[in-house]
Amino acid sequence: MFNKRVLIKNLLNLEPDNQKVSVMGWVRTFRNDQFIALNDGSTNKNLQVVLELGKFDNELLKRITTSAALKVDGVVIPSPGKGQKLEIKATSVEILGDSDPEKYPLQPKKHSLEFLREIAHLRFRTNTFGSVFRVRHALAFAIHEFFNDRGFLYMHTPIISASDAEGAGELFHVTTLPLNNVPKNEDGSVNFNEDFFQRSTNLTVSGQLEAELGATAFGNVYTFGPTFRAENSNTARHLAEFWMIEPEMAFYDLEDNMDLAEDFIKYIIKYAVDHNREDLEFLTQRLEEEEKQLPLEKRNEMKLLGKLEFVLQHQFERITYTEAIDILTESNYNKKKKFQFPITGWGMDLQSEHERYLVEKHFKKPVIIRNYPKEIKAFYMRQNDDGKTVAAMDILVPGIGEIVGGSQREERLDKLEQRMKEMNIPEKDLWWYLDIRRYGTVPHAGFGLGFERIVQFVTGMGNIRDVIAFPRTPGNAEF
RNA sequence: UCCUCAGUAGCUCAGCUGGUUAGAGCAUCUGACUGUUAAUCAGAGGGUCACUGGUUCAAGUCCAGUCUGAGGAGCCA
Repeated sequence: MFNKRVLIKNLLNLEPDNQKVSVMGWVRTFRNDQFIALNDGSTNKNLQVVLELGKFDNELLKRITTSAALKVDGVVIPSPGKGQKLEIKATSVEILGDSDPEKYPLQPKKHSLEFLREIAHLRFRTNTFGSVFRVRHALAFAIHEFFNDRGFLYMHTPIISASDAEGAGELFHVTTLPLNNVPKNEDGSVNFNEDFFQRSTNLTVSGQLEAELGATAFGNVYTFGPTFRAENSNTARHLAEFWMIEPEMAFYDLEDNMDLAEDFIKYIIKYAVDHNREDLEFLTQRLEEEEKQLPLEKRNEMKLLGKLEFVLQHQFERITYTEAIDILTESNYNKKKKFQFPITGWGMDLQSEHERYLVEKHFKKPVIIRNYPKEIKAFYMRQNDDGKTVAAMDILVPGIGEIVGGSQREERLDKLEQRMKEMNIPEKDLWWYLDIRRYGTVPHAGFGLGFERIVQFVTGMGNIRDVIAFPRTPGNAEF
């Protein structure tokens, strides 16, 4: 077998005892024609491979360049040097793939994240992105583990959808119609009868409505898949293609929903803290270095790992929308007119500066806001008895803002139909959604969590484009 | 989409009120050294100053437009 290699992560934990091993990886640095720092992506730590002087010919040594791929056979011995417990004394070195040093763009030094974004195909080979993507993987794994342990069914909702029922944003159209000669109806509109699906279709903006269908048969389901929004958003928190987790639970009210969401967030953070300590320590240090460039008042009071531990140890603050408005109205910030958008009172939508104030200045921890005015929320959210609010909840976290949006869903057919009429949502497109309310309707609830945002929160990366492998943003679909 | 700032070597940046041949560190190459840890030391090569147009005797520097990126805002997850 070709691949009998030992992972460097595992190898570094061995007690050195002249074990014969075979390792493969990419060269990070090569010093003094003797010392190769070899990395295989299993950890940020490099394996030191030592080549005895004079034992390897010059032509080979010249090909050991940064990022060349190597197969090394050797024995594990204690390292006489200071930086590491053990090293490999090489008996043979095989170049699997050369790397032209004149052209290879990465150096053993700090690169800007903007530059690395332009070479996203190579940035995994840096410590920062190595850590980020190992943490991303751990979080994804923990998500499935959390739901599986609780008896949730992983449901695959369609990527191509005919409904924009949620009105969650601008759509990417899916069509096979010839773009240079689109068939038209007599009134000038596009004739979708000639299109592949014989109707207008788009990439999904959410799997929620379909997940609700699953929940009313399986009880508890969740989705975890890609989602698409064609909004022209140019921010550090938005992507045109992102991954979303959407659990949907039958026999759940808003309270149950909030409990689950809080447990869920804590579970996956704890998983990463327990399983990716080394990566998180590296990212904590990285963030600290980066923040040294900032003025004092802009730095985070807590270091990354400290912040994660803090979130695990404390209950999320739970307040109603009405209480949030009161707190904002009474705040010194408001009295000194420091908000760019003034607090105009009950019924207003919260701006991100208001959410930040609540989370970062007032409570200084994650906050769940519930019972929003129905006018500023989606049609499917359950109307409360006061006639003014709906059973919605948003979870806000420091530094990111909204990370979860959820609600108890309206299970009463008459109330749902009435709300759809008020908001001009055509019933004929959603007959299947309404059917669920006709045949054994039950109280149910769910939420959506933007995966990249939780990865940002856990890794401390400031820009969402640095926590997804190949970001899709307006004007950018490279790779 | 709006506001603000930026774009100079492969990377990170300096370049003053416009003025001779545009600089540094790192990277790369050559040599020395050989238990190094982003090794060290010596030397060398490397530039359409984002692009287009304008002002001027003279533009990296000033003006206009375009493109790209960043920060903030809106929309949201």
